This record gives sequence, C-alpha cells and structure tokens, in this order.
Amino acid sequence: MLSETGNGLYDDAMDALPDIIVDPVECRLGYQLRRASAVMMADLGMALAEIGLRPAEATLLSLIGVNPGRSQSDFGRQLGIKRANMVPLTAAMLKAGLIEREATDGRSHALGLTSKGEALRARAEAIIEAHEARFRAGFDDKRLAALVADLIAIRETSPDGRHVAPRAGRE
Amino acid sequence: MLSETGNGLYDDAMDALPDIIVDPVECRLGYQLRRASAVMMADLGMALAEIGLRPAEATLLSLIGVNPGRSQSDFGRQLGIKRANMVPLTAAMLKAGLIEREATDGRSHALGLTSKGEALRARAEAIIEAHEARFRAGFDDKRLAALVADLIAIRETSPDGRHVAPRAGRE
DNA sequence: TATTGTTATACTCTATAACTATA
DNA sequence: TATAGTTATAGAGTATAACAATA
Repeated sequence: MLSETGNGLYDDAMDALPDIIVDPVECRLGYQLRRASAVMMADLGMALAEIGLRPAEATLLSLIGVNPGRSQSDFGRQLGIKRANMVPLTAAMLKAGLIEREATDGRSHALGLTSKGEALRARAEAIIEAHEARFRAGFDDKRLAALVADLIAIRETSPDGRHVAPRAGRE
Repeated sequence: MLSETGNGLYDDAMDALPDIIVDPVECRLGYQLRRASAVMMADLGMALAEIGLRPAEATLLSLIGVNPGRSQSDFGRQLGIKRANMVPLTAAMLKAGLIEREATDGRSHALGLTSKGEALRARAEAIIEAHEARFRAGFDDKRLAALVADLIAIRETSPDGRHVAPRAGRE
C-alpha cells in the first residue's frame, strides 16, 4: 500500500525533517515520572551492584533495620510488594545470610537483620545517600521538599482523582 | 539460631509494636519517584486496556502522529526504548494495522499511522488526558509546571550529579 | 566504521490463582 | 471468614550480544 505509486509517502524524511522530533508526550506527568524514575533506578541499580544488592533488597534492608520483628507481610504492604513477590525476595536474603526469620504466630514470620545484614545495610545506605545526593544537586531544600510532597500526593491519588491517604501498597 | 532459648528475639512484635511502621525510605527521592510512577502507570494501563493498548503503544502512536516519516530508531531514541525492544513493539502495531512502514534508505524504515491507527491515537489521547487530569487535580498550574521541570531535570542529571541536556534515551 | 533492523536471550519487577495452615 | 506464607506461572519492560545489510 505504501509503495503503490513508486513514490514514498514519507519522502520528506529524506531531506526536510527537522533534527528534533516534535514530542507531544513531554508535557505528560506520567511519562515524565516514568522517565525520571527509570534514570534514578538505573543509577541506583549500578551503584548497589557493587555490593551485590538490588534496589528492592537494599530498601527492605533499610526497612527491617528500623522495624525488626515485623512480619514479612507487614514489610510487603509498606513497600507495595505483594505477598507472593516477597517470597523470592526474602528467600534470597535468607540464603545470603542477611536476614533471619522467626515464627511469631504459627503463620506469621518476624524478620530481623543478621549482623552481616546490618553491616550490609549500613554500606547500602551510604551508597544510596551518595546516589540521592547526585540527583538532589540541582535542588534547594524547599524545592526538594515540594517535589517529594508532590510525589506522595500523586501516589495517594485515588482513582476518582481525589487526594487521599492510604499510604501503603494495596493488594 | 533464633529459637535457641525458646524465647523469641522478636516477642515484642506480639504486643508492643506501633501500628505504623517507621519508614526510613519515605524521604528518598528515587523511592518516591518509583512509587508515584507505579501508581500512574497502573492507572494508565487500566484505562488504555479498554481500547486494547498498552502505555508504550499509546505513547508511540502519539509520537508517530506528529512525526510521520521518522525512522523506527528515531522514535526509539526519543522514547528511551532500545532498538532491539522496538522490534516486538512495532511488529505488534503493524500486525494490528495501526502503523505502516516504508523503507526510506535500504536500512531505515519510516513509520506512519494508518487511518485505523490515527483513529485509535485520538481515542488514546482522550483517555490519557482524562487520566492525567485525575492526577493533576490537586495541583495548580504553577506547581504542576515546577513538578514537570523538576522531573526533566532529574532525567537529565548526568552520573556526576550535574544537570545537563541529553534529552533523548541512551543506548 | 557506524548505523538500522533483527534475533535470541536473560533478568527484574509485577500479577493472578490456588493451595496450606493458622487465627 | 480472613490472613500469612507459599507455589507456580505469566506478562511486561529492559538489558546485552551478535548478525546481516547498508551507509
């Protein structure tokens, strides 16, 4: 269909197109969020790879560090990670000797850090802080606070567009 | 090791823990970006599923719509999608009759919208606009502009923490 | 030599459904 | 009946390496 006439429909592509694509999605909030998030996640992933951690593992280490004794499901809810997906995550960290578990309930498992996990948590937080500082470089305190507040507001927006406060991940 | 004494290390979990987890990662920019992005992406995915599109496909439709004749690689670069990953994306849209391709070069393929693709692009943009409006609800124009500017600044932050202007995805 | 499109492949994160055992 | 943990599985998205054809 395109080559019916022998002349291309897009021949102007060969000489007259501007260098810069016209981008109608640059003004979309969701698109910009996704691109910015991808950049920071890639940078964090590279930085944490040096100590053998993935972002989700480092985040969980931080959270367990200040909340020892909460259940696996509690941590999952707080981070927006589903129960089913917490299993391989905690299994890998158990196997690596970073966390320990104890049945509190018969069905609940309390999580805590081993000494090895605590040591790695400290290293991870130093790496994360350096990573965060790189991206905070262009922002003053006020702008950064406004940005974080906006991101939380977006996360807490309900499907009808109202800003509410669920605060934790759903399942 | 945990149950050596018969008393759990985390027995306080059974009575004294506060309802709300202490969350040391809430102040992290990368974490908040990821959570906010995930919420918007999930909402957009649900909304676009009604017309059988995924977010990446709808975005590509919008971009081709105003830039017909650019190559597959051009669109990939603009959206930060690697060449290799553009293949299944464009293949599915070709198969669905949404886009058309024409060799401009021997190696480059110019992309354009079919009439069916143009019609679906219009529907997708209406859905996306309604989706965006839901999340913009809590922001005035000034705050929204500042937020988008901040997100672009983050995306353009180089590995050394300087804000530069690469603007397109890397490979 | 560099670029375009392609294949094949792998990893991460996420999602659902179903099962068990406990509360 | 609801919850915690588990298993199995599937689907997106993204990453690399390599190849052929072309510029």
